[in-house]
Amino acid sequence: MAISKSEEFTKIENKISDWAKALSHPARIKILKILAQKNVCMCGDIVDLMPLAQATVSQHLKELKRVGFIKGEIEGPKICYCLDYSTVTEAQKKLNELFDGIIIIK
Amino acid sequence: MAISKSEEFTKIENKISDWAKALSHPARIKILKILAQKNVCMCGDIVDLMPLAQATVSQHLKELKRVGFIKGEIEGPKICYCLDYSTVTEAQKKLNELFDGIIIIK
DNA sequence: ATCGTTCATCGTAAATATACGATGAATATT
DNA sequence: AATATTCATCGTATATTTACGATGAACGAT
Repeated sequence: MAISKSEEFTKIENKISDWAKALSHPARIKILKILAQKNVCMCGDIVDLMPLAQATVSQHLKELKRVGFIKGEIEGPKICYCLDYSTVTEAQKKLNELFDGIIIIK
Repeated sequence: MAISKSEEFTKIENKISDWAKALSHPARIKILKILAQKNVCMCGDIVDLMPLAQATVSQHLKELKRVGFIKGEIEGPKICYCLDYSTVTEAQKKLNELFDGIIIIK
């Protein structure tokens, strides 16, 4: 947000911070858990489980899609959202590498 | 940011998203790496390694301190910043629990 | 006491995030 | 073709983030 000097940082620093940004709202954490644990994938079903309006949930889904945590498959007038495990796994791995680099050394 | 309905979500959802928010800027990722890997702790030294003005770095340090990732110990006119390993470790653990819950199930 | 160093905070400008109602686009059904 | 359903996007209001220069507070040294 706002005049960010992202060119001044490394690719991995930008990538990790971008993933973290996608996780930086409790609604998006909750959406990821819903998609993983409930047998649910449609936007409307997610809205029913969330304390937010449909438009707001849609915005959060867009942000999760932007970083690749979820994919949306069109099924007629519906869209079935599902987790993209490869991206989620990659994010976990890189975040752990960051944490390990921070914690182990010294 | 902005009219966030944080009461509507669980404590852990808010906590994880708060940690993620602290990691959601490449400058803060870089600061954490600097504190871990370089023999550096003073704000001025960090500023010298960053492509940002002193005031901006100070703001990022404040955000990292807010969530407990770093502590600041006063040494005369200087302040020695250091990582708070217990908080960083806790964040890593909870983030991994989130990821594992998302990835393993299903 | 004065001066220099170090860092936080103030003030400000511009961009982004959050939230919602309203509307629009796409498709399935009748 | 008309209708209903589903979801995205528009428009809008407000809050937060990011960035910087300027200033202030705190301390050590002279």
